[in-house]
Amino acid sequence: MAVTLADVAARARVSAATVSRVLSGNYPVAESTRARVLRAVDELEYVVNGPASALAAATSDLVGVLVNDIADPFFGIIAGAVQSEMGAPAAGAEPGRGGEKLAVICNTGGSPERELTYLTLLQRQRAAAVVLTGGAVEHPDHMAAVAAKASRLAASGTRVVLCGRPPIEDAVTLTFDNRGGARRLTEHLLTLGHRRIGYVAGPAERTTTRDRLDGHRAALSAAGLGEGADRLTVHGLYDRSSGYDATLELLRRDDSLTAVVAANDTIALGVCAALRDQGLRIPEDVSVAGFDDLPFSADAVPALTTVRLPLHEAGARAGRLALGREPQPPGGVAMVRSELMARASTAPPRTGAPG
Amino acid sequence: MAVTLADVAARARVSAATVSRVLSGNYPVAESTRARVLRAVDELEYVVNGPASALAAATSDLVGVLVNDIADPFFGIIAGAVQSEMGAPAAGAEPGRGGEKLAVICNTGGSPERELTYLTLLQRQRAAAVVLTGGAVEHPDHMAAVAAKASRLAASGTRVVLCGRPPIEDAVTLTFDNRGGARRLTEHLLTLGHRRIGYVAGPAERTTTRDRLDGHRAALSAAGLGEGADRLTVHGLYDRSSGYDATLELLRRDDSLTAVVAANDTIALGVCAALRDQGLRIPEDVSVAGFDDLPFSADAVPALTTVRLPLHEAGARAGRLALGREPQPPGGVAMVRSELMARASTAPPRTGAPG
DNA sequence: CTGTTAGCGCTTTCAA
DNA sequence: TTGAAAGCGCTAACAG
Repeated sequence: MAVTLADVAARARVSAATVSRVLSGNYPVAESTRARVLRAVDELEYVVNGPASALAAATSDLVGVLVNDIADPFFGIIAGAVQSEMGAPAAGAEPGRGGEKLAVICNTGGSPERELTYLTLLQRQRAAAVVLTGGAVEHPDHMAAVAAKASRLAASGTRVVLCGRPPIEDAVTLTFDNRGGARRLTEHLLTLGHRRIGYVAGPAERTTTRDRLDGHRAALSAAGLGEGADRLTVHGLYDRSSGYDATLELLRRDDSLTAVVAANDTIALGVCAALRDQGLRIPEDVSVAGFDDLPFSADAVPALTTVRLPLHEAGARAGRLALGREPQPPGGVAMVRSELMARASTAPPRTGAPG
Repeated sequence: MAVTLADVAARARVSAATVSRVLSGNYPVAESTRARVLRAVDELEYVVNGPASALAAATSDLVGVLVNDIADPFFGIIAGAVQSEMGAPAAGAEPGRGGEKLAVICNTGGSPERELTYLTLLQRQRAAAVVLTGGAVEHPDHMAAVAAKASRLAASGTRVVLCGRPPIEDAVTLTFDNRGGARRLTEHLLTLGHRRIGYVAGPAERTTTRDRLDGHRAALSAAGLGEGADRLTVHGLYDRSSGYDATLELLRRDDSLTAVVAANDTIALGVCAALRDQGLRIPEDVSVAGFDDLPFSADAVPALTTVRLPLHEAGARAGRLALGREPQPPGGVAMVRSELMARASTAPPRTGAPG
């Protein structure tokens, strides 16, 4: 069928072992032999058989990247960054063989089952590393299952990296400063003078959702506004239409609120749309804020106040960690800082606002 | 090291072959034996060795999806749809083994070299299928190289599916109606009364860019406005800042234009931002239109007139084609229709507009 | 229905 | 510096 190592060996008049050594380049081979082999590889258009190679060497060049929703730029940016670290094997790479890793993005759709399924699939492939991105689902059973899988992966030599979720054993973790960012964001609103602030949260069982909500509540409590914050919190998905619906619900619960904080920028877009459809101006009537600072946020009208997370940097670092090209942070955990981006969608509330 | 088939066989007191048969489920096995094997698998937490299995069976469960830019929702949506077809192996899947394919998304960043590198990587893995999405680069050398790779992949049993680019031999193709959509879009503007229409195109060497521009030009020519269209066309990348810069350039070339058509929605966002920064209102002073109808487009302010491409459906179909679960279209090529979405960002030009 | 027997194509000691 | 040989873990005839 396909061209094999043996074919190349025969043509180059050397043993298969020699061809293997030339191709993997980790063993001295005479220059002349080397050239002969390389020519044979070229002429035969030989391409290594990955499975065979992985079997014999007991390692593979696959790196798995799990994301909750690949259609969401939040994950697209992180995943792209991880992949960009896998070495676009610049010039001079051996034909048919390079040190490249194949970063494969796996879309769990936020489903715990699929997350586990993909982990098993990657374990089956003896992946070199696995990067889990985004918030984790907090069901005890699921957390235990993921932790167990991670341990087994780590035990069999697969590096496990977490990016944007709480640490677990046997994994290097990059956490996001969701709590701190959310707190600073709400403090910004409080400083502007807002007192009735609605909050559109993500799915209740996600760590990202909880952390951001915690930060928001902490700011409120510190300002003595902890009471009844529940009433002005609505949960939904991390998408635009959830933001839209939640806003309508918030307005129903309290039509005198002067600001709405969304758990992410995509939700914030829906919030803005709903507010506008209700005839409310942003930020004159109601201020709006998001989280993540996705590319479109700066372009929204008005430009969206949000919290910037350096997603690309974080993803790239996760990629390097996955390849073992960067030393592990102390304790195996590092936090990615967030930064408040105050823009036009937030302003002081109407003076003399009711309530 | 890890648990192997032989370990399971020993524990279940059967031969390795039997275990293999139970796990792959494609061969009759006595129910009692089956149960015993499954229990052993469970107790040992056995997970198939993918490479070994792929080597022996000469097939793999990898499906590669190549995208130009995974941070762009256009590709995120398509890739997610492809992946969704790969069978989230519902309930009842064998532990440690399922019929699932692992759809892996590979981000080329639009680079021809990386595209080829990924194809080689996937060939090396003996991927079951490869899906190439989005516009292709039109350099003759590169096109030949991709065609050659595709033939080789097809020859070795890898199904090749194209989604959103022109057909090549040995591949099933889903083309997008870029030309027709673009033409209808510009006709819409002409019907509204616009005569001076700027066009912000994508990178010159991409098929998507060319097709959309062709459609635009065709509409112009049919209206007798073919002359000098070049002067009102600016090329850039498929991103927001290119749209911004290009708009400034267009305004410099002709500050009396009454409409700007962007090659995609993301560019259109930049166009809107630039126009606004120049103190121009949309659509009162200048109409704006995009292409793709990404989720955010309906939410833009004003809502963006654009051309809808059923990206999710197209990706899902590409996925089914890749799995051989859907019959090939006649001739191996099918066109995905596009639909004009006329919204608030386009309106008749100011009456008595200069020029 | 189940076991035996060969490999799949590559890597890697161990010798030479 | 190169070759020979022994598997890596699994699947797929082929018997029985």
